[in-house]
Parts: sequence; C-alpha cells; structure tokens
Amino acid sequence: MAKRPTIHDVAAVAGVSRGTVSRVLNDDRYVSPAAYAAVKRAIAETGYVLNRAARSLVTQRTGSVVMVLSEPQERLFEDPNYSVLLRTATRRLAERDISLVMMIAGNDGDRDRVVRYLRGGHADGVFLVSTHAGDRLVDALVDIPVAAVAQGAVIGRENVIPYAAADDREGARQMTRYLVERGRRRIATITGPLDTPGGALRLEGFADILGRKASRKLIEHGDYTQLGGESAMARLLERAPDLDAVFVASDLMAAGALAALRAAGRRVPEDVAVGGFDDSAVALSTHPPLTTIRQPLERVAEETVRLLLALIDGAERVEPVILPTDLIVREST
Amino acid sequence: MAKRPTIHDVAAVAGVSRGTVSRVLNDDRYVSPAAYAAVKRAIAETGYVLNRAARSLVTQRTGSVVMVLSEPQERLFEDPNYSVLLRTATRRLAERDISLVMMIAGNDGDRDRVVRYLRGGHADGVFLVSTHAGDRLVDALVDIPVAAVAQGAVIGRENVIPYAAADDREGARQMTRYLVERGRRRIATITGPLDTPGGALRLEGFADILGRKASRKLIEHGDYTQLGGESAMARLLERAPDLDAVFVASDLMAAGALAALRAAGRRVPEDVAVGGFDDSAVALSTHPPLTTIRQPLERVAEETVRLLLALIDGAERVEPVILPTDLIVREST
DNA sequence: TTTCAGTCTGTGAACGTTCACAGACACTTC
DNA sequence: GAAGTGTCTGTGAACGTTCACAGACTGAAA
Repeated sequence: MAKRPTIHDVAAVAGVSRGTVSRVLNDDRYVSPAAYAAVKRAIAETGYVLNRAARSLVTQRTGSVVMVLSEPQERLFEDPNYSVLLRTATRRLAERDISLVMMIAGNDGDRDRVVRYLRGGHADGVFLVSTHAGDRLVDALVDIPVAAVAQGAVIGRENVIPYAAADDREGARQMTRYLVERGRRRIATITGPLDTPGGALRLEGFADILGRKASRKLIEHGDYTQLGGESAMARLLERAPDLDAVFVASDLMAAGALAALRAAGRRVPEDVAVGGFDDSAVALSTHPPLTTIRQPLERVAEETVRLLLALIDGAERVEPVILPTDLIVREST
Repeated sequence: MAKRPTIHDVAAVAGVSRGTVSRVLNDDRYVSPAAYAAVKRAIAETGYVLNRAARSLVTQRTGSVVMVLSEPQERLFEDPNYSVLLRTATRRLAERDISLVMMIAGNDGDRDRVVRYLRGGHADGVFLVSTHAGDRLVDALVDIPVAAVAQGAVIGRENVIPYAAADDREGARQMTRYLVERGRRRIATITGPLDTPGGALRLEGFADILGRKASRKLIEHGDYTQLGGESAMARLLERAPDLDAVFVASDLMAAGALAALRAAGRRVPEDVAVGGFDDSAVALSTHPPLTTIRQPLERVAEETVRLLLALIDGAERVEPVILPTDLIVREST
C-alpha cells in the first residue's frame, strides 16, 4: 500500500504551499476562497488525513483527555453511572475532535503511572471519576500544568478541583421528607462510604430533615455493594427492630436491604418502606420496584465535560455545577 | 515553571550523547553499564519523561489502541460486561505502556470518524465490542493497515476479525439440558437479537438439545432490555400458556420475564422455571435469584487483548479463542 | 501619487525523538 | 602484527506539522 499522503502531497496537488494547506486545516482566516476550495479538493483526492503526532510535537497539545477511574473496590464497575458518563463524555469530546483515553488508578503503582503520563504532557486534561477523599493523585495534580475536573466533588478538595454533580444532599432531603410525609416515624438510613460525596452528603440531607431524630442507632454504613446493603440492614433490624422505613444511599444496596427484610419476615412497604438512590436499572428489577432518587447523570457528565473544555481553552477558574434530582415513586414506599 | 526536559538535557547531565540516552530508553543492547547507570540517574534528576508525539512521528507507531463500542441501542451500556472488559483491557494494555482510547460508533457519522481516525494511523490497533452482523465498520477495516480484534464473534466475519468469546452455544446447551433434567417438558426461550452472537448462538444451543421440540411457538425474540424481556414473556404466555420453563438469553431480560410471570400469576419456579445468562449483578437482585450461566468475562477480555497484542507485534494470523461457561444454580429453577 | 491597512501566500526553523551509519576501542584468532 | 569480530558511542538526517516572518498584491484614504 502506498505511503500515507502528507501535507506536502496535498499542497502539490492543490498547487499551493504547505503553509496554505496548514491554514485550511486549522481554518485560519486569510485564505482565499479559490485556495480553500483547491485544498479541500486535494484533500479528498489524496485521502489525506492529518498526522496528529506531528501536530502535537509543535503545538504542545495532544488533542486527548484522560478519564481516571479510581477503583478501590470492584463495585465501582457495577455501577451503570460509569457507562453513562463514559458514553456522554466520549461523545461530547469527539465533537471537538478530542479523544478520551481511559486510565485506572486502583493502587499506588497505577497512580504513579497516571501522574507520569500527565507530567509527560500526554494529555490536555484529566477527568477524575469517583475519587475518594485523600487520594494522593489529587495532590499530585496541583503540580502538573493540566486541566482537571471531577465528576462529583472530591471531598476536602472541593476548591481545587472543579466538578459537576447531582445535588446529593437535596436528593436525600427529598426522599427523607417524603418518607416523613407518608407517616413513617422510625426512619433509618444506610449510607455509602463517608469519604465519598454520595456517602457524606446523602447522610447530611437525611439528618437535615430528621434533626435529632436521626440517632446513631438508626444510621448504618454500607459500601455500595448489594451484600453490604444486606448486612447493614440486618444490623439495623437488630438494633432498632421497630424501624418502619429506611433510606438507602444506593439502589444496589437497597436491593440487598430488601433481601434482608424479606429474610426477617418484614413486608415492604407495609411494615417497612424502602427508598433507594440513583434510579438505576436495578431499581426496576427488584420486587417490589424501588422508590428512588433520579440523578440527571447525562447532564452531570455534560457539565463536567463543559468545565473541562473551558479550562483547556484557557479559563482561569470555573465554578462547580450542582444539578437537581427527582423523586421517583414506585412500590417500595 | 521550567520547560520540560528533553533527551538532550538528559544527555548533557549524564555526559553522554542523545543516541545513548535513546538506547537506554528503548533498552537496546550495546550500552555500557556505566552509561546506563549515568543515564538512569540523569533521568531521575531531571524528571525527564519521554515525548510520545516525537517518538510516534519517527516510529510510525502510536502506543495506543482504540476500543470501539457499537451501540445501536442504549441497552449496551446497562451491560456490566462492558465494565469488566474495559477495566481488564485497560489494565493489560497499561502493562505494555499502551493506552486505550474509547470511541463510540452509534451512527454512520460516528463510524466515519472511527474510520478516519484509524486510517490516519492514530492507533496501532482496534478492539471491537459487540459489533453486529453487517456493520459497515468491519468492512472498512479490511482496507486499513491496523491490527483488529473483537470481543465476541462478528457474525458473518468470523474469519476476518479474530475474537475471543465465551462458549455461547455450549452455555445454552448446559442450561437447556439442566431444565430438561429437572423434568421440564415445555421449555421456551427468549433470544437476543439474532445479528449478535449471543442471540444466534444461544438459540442454536437451545435447539441442539431440544431438537424438534424447539418449535417456533416456543421461541420469542428480545432486545436485551428488561422491558423487551417482559413483553417477550407476555407473548410467549399467550401463545403457549402451558409452558413450564423458559431459557432467557440474558439476566436483564430474565428480570423482565419474571415480572411478566408474576403479573400472569405464575409462580417461579413452581409453575415456570426461569434460566438466565450472564451471571450479572441483576441475577442476585431478582426475586427469586436467578439460575444462570456464568461467562468468564475477565478471561475473555484478557484473551482478546492477547490476540490484539500478538497482531500488533506482527503475527500474521491468530486463532479465535472460545472459553467455557458455568451453570450457576439458584432459586428460579 | 503616495501611503497605509488589510488580505493572502510561501519559506525557514523548530518541535523531540529514532534510525542508520561510521568510527573507536578491545579482544581473539590466524 | 594484521585481520576480523563484537561492543559501544556519537552524529546527521528524517518524521510531518505549525508558527513567525517577510513579501506581494489589492483597494481605499490622504
């Protein structure tokens, strides 16, 4: 097969110089309509496609962005949220001809790799996903001249890494308020890990509504897995057998909670009302289907990308974006 | 902040030439232990990191591969399989210092973008995921000098794109055989789309065991969504009210089937046994938990990567890999 | 007519690597 | 001691762009 055509070949065919072709490629102003047309034709004729490496070399830009998944537990990957995020981000970036490269930061070795990659200038931006409080990666980031954003606040670093997120706290309030309005009196909660925004903020929202009624006895912690939800529910039942509702910080954990309630012979929603969070696919496959809080995930992803692009384009500072959630009522409450 | 150090800076610090540093970087033989040590020290001292663009420019290699998600329906993203695949592939490739870039080929515009990207030599390899029969992308691929593999056979192109996959056909046989052994007599199936290997091969396995008993009346098609499974089950119940078992080609569709059976007042497993496929998270959250077929997804992903790396390293031809599945018995049968 | 501003084009240099080559040196082997 | 072989090193050229600059041309304003 023939050698790939370069900008020189295009220039020769179009009867113009290298420079003019380059100007067309980067749609600079100052190129005559005739030259523009000739170059376009030559590009089509030769099947030319730009060599990004060569461009990168001189512009010091790569045209790519890294999405870093922090993954302390396997569970992160069971989460359909990632898929939405990934799809949306890929799409939006593609519109700007920016490609998305995936990296995983599960352990310190991985993290070093990511840092080295970024320090090497191999990407124009980073996109942090589900980063936990205290992640070393975040600290390393401040020394590296690269645009960085996160999906979901990075706890303790809200002011250094801009982010877009659903309004976890208000979502939790919506659910808790709803349970109260339905006449529930002993409302418990199963939280996520408290070093994640979904863990900390949803608990705060819960406490906002219940005030002092949110006693320690009615609070239990899970790890976002189904099994974790199941055992957390079992512990709650033991400590507070009279509870009549539970707000679970994720649908997957809620599915586990339902299993524990069933095992304990409690009827849902008659004896105990169960509220989830996420409105993921699992919320529909449980029996009964879950009342839950929907997050505008797609919009969260879009806003995160928007922030990142703004930074790449040179914005000095961008403000975090927090988007509203919706209460979805089904049969578990 | 200071300019990023180049190979020249390292050479100066180490007291050797550019060439020697390059040799250390690419661990060529023929570099003296003294020079090697000096260069390593200089790299650490200067904080040097290789400029990939510059390397690419001369080697004509990019150090990256593209994962292309064909996504005719949203449902693909609800599938936890992707997550496993993505994670495993990213990990394995990172070991070889190859980065994974994501692209989505949902419509023809997207597909053109992918083709242009590959034609431009922006990646050393492609990784096709859930590509349907007749996808134009596959045909375009043969003209492009790039290593290509698929996860799961590309129907009709099994011989042009090497792949790794679970043994869909044998998995379906395992489940069907098991249902027969449990004494079920009127066994139906809900398939996936027949232009996907999971659709076609699982149906074949089903038919292998039942022979002529697999009448058209007992076969219904779904689209891998929960709702699709639900309506397919409803149609089956209408056509064959006496059925006493159903093999559903995915867990998610099986969750839908369970809902339809419940709505029709059938008890599971007493009246109707339900078998799924995938052993995904949803299989545990249904009530009752699903008997299903586990695919060795991680190994499938690893093998796919292995094939891809072999091709990138210059192998002329690699053989497809098909991996065994396991029957997981739970309470739905 | 001259001057100026604006538009358009071509050219040399630079970006940071790798690769092929040539040469230096140290051993063997004849 | 000459010739060969293997190891190690430095150097020039090349990869395919963009960018800054210089220069040519056009038309309007002085």
